[in-house]
Amino acid sequence: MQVAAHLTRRIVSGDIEDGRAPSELDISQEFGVSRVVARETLKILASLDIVDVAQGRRVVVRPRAEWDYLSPLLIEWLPTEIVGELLQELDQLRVLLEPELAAMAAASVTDDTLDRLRDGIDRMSALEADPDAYLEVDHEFHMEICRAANNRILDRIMYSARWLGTASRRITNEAPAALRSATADHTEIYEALVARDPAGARAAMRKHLSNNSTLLAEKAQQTKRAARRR
Amino acid sequence: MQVAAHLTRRIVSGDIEDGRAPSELDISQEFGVSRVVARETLKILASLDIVDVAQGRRVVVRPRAEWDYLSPLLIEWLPTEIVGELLQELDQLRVLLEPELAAMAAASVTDDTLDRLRDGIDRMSALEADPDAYLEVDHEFHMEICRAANNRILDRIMYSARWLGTASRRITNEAPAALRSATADHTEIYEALVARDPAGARAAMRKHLSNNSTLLAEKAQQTKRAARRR
DNA sequence: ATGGTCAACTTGTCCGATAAGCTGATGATA
DNA sequence: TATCATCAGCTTATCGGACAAGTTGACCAT
Repeated sequence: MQVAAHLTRRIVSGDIEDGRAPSELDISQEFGVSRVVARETLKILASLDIVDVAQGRRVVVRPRAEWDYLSPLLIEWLPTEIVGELLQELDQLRVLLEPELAAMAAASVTDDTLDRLRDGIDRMSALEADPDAYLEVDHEFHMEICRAANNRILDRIMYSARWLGTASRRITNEAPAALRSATADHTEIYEALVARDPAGARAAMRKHLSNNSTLLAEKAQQTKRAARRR
Repeated sequence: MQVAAHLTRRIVSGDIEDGRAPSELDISQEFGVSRVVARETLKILASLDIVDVAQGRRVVVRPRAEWDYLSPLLIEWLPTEIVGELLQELDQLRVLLEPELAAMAAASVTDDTLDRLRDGIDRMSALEADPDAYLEVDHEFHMEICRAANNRILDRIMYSARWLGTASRRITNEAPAALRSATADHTEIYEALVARDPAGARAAMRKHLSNNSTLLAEKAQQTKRAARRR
């Protein structure tokens, strides 16, 4: 894993000229590991669609548009700057998806789900001092709503959203004021779901996500400024 | 890869009781391969979030909601029945995403992109007899539009959409009549883009995708009926 | 100029051995 | 009897050396 992380960072930084990735032997020499470890590293990178490997041929780096950016592993290896960008890009998709999903959920929620959502809101309002734990419950809340779609691909997207969030928040801490407004948003979504009001749920979710988007954009600006100062 | 495919199919079929995946030794004995190959297999499954592996502990199967359903590898290993379901689930998301993306593209397309789209339409109308090649160009067309969003996560989703399509179409062939109507849809989208008309592009894309959705649903019903007869 | 042959490089697989982490059972102590 | 420390056994992590098999490019004969 460590070798894979270093190697990925080297590839991302553009250190390796077009396509030609290091061979098994190169890796084992550069990192001082056996060929077995080098091979397993390449197997990992291959299954994340980062490289292409075939017998006899040299390993080649694959086009980045096809990399598995939703993989927690890859997310962990990417520099924080790119993680921030990915978080914004994911957010762009969530703005398009989640309002509709909330509307769908409003039509089909069970009392069981509503209980869990209520419970989540209670825990969040108690955790406003602890951004780490808050974010965890926050994601649970959104995932609970998305579960209504019964969509495995969406599940996967939301799962990696959590990892993108934690990876990004490892650096820039959340502002506590933002959390309080998020709790208000969540309550509004919850109440629309209780009322089985699709249009209301859609509107509430849209508002919540656009709030979140502006926060992300501000944060990105801050980190960009910080990078410029550096 | 072969071992990983077999092992995944065994896990999917529910052969393995809750969580307890086979160990390296189990795999090497069951498939008649060395422990090295068993290890590399597990490394692959781990990087697709199918299993969890840690030193000393047994390998455990991870919750399916977190599997990397967008990975071409995993898609290839899944039974066709599940691939069909995933294709529908992905389509559900595309219906929500692509109309908005088409609208965004209408506001920002370059003449260069428009040329490529035009070229794609021409090639598609010439390829209506060859569903394989048609599907390829079809995906290129959609990807070209999605590229306007400049969104890596979306790129990844569209990339794996292609693989889901080919994996599904390996079994059930496309109806030629459907292709002709798709070409008409594509032309309509293209013309809205040429006119830089976001609302028109959104509407055209929505129409196209809902056509596609009903086709997919019919196909799923057919395969379900076929399975029942079997 | 063309085409076939072969050597060098690269990935695929195997075996045997050792290190290191975890789990559960076993036995000593209070 | 209850609690806790210890340890054996299982499991994963890594190493080295060896051979098989595919690809590439250079070299040579036609």
